[in-house]
Amino acid sequence: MPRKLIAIVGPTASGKTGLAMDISARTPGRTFEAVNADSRQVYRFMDIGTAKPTAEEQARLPHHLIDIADPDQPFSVGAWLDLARETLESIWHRGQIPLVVGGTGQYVWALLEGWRVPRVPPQLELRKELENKPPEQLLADLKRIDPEAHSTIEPRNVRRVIRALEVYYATGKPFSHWRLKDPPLFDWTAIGIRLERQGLYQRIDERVDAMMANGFLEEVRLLRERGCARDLPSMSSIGYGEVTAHLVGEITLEEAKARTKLGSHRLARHQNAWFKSADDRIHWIEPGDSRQAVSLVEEFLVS
RNA sequence: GGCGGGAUGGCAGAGCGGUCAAUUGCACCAGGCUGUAAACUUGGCGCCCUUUGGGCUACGCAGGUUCGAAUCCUGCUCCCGCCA
Repeated sequence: MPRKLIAIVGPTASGKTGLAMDISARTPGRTFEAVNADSRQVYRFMDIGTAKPTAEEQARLPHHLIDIADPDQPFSVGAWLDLARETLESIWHRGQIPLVVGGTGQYVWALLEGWRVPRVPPQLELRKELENKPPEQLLADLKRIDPEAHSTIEPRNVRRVIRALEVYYATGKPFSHWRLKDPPLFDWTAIGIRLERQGLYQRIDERVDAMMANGFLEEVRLLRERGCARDLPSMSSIGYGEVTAHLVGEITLEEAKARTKLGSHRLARHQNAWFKSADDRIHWIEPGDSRQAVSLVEEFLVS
């Protein structure tokens, strides 16, 4: 059996988890395991706000790469890639079919396109030092060291300029050197859920209301009790920052809800951008159209 | 009823005689992205014309002053505070 993988992509609240469940339940003679490709569902204790698959869903369909990091630990594409590749191997080894499910375009494409990522973990000391330098100097340094990266990275995007320098200092090779892809050693197909914008926004809004009604505030309160600071990347996730602002009395609950909805709209548009640029490599289906998805999967598996 | 403050583009909110189609933030639209990615970042955002350019309509309503008004004056409508 060749190594095959099915990716399920789409914006937040489009129903990716539900679709994975349906595919798993309605494709006879095949056994699936899900691999999470969502940059926030990797964190423990962040369940409601990230719309993590429920325990019941996870019992029916095994989900990997969920709850693999603490919210105050650094996490990244590279870490995810390593774990994802490992997990895929073990799934294939068991003779099952992986469903890579998630809305983080960078993760999905890094895997499917085989991005070669520099293994340079964040170096906080160095970053702090560089952040204190004038941006013009950082740009000048980058131009000297790596003219190609200099011309690709937007000058005002200091964060990426610093990362490029960090990678160079750590590896001795320019950042642009890493902009390569190694074709992956597996076959894949991608199924995307597409919704028109108004409908999508409505689903998002309903889901935010449901989260708020189902213990999201308590979830954030507990994270804060665990000592999760507001400026952690995990706590910058949509909803978490807004609810924190409400819990400390900066804004009303209504305001927090409204901002969470708007933030999620923005997220959904941004996610769409990742998948739109690869439009021709994705089989688009309507939300809830599991029949179409199942036949795509069956076709792919026999090909 | 008296006194004061205010009405600006989808919203908030600057501007207070010319350089204002109008700062800025949000929202919205379109992009970038190779170890923070739900991050970070770029452009657009009254209408029309092919333009670094031009035209038109705009700052509650109606008039007025002025070469020229979102900005000054008068009246009207509505809002909001304080005193009755």
